[in-house]
Amino acid sequence: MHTIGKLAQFAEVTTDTVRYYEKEGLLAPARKTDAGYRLYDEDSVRRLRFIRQAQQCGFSLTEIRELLALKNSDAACCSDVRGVAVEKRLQLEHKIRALQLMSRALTELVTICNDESKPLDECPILAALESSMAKKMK
Amino acid sequence: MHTIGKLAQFAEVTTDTVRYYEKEGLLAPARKTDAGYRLYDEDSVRRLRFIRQAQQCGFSLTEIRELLALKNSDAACCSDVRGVAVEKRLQLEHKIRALQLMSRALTELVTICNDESKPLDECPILAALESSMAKKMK
DNA sequence: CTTGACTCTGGTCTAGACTCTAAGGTTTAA
DNA sequence: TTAAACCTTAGAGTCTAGACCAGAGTCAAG
Repeated sequence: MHTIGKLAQFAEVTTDTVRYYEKEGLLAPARKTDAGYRLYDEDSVRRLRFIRQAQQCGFSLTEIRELLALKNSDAACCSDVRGVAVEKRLQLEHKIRALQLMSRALTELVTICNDESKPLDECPILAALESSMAKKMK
Repeated sequence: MHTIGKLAQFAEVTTDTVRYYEKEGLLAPARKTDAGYRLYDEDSVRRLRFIRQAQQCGFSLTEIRELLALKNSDAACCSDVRGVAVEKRLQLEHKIRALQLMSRALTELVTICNDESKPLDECPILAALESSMAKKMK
C-alpha cells in the first residue's frame, strides 16, 4: 500500500493532482488509515497510469471518466471502446489539419520576408498580418 | 470614425471582444466622445484585423501584444518579426507532431482490437492503456 | 417626444486541469 | 523529544479568451 505521496511520485504528478482526480471521480484510494491518510494499492497505480496515458492520447478527463465507466459496465463490449478510440482519432486528425493550416500560413509569411533587416514599416509579415491576406489562407 | 459596434461588425467580433482587447492593452480607441463613446479610426481597423489574423496564425493574445510592441519599437527590425514567426511555426510543428503521435497511438490501438465483441476484460485497447505501452509511443 | 437601437461601466460566469493556501494532525528518524 | 517531512480538509486562485448581464446614459428617426 502506498501513501498519496508515493503514488504521486510513481506517476510523476503532484499529490494535489491525485486528490483532484479523486474529487472528479476518477481515482479513489483503496482505503484510509485511522488518521484519514489515503492508501493506494496496485489497482490504483494501474488506474492512475491509465488516466495519464489516456490523457497522452488526447482524452479529456471527462472522456476518461466515460472510458472508465465503460470499463466497469457489464453491458459494454470491446467494440464500444473501439468506437470511442476511433472517434477520438477523428477529432485529433481534425485538429492536426487546423494546425497545419496555421503553420503553412506562417511558412508563407516567413518566405515572403527576405530578412534584409528592413525597417519595420516595410516588414512584409506585419503588412500581411494587417491586410486581408491571411483570410485566404483560412 | 466608427463606433465600437461598427468596428466590431467589420471584424466580425462582438463589442465585448473589442472592449476586452482594450482592457488587455491591445487596442485603444482613437478618441472618445463627450458622452464617453469610443471612436475608432482606420488605424484601429487595421490593428484589430492584425490581431484577428495573428490569432488565426496561432498566436495567443499575449504573443500578439509582444508583436505589437515590436511593431512600435524603434530598435526592432523586420528580421525580429521574422524570428517570432519562425519560432511560432516551430511551436506549431511541435504540437502537430505530438498530436500525430497520439493519433498513431490510437490507430495502433484500434488496429489491434479485432472488433469481435469481446467482453471488456479482454479488450486490448483498455489493456494497452493500462500497460506502459503508450509510453513507447510518446 | 418617444421609441428603439446603441453604448457605457462594472461585475459575474464559463471550461479544464490543476495549483496553492491556511491551519492543523501524523509519522519517522535522530 | 523534537524537528522534518508527510498528510488532512476546505476553499480560493490561476490561466485563456471572451460571454453575458444589469442598470443607466445617448443618439437618431419618426
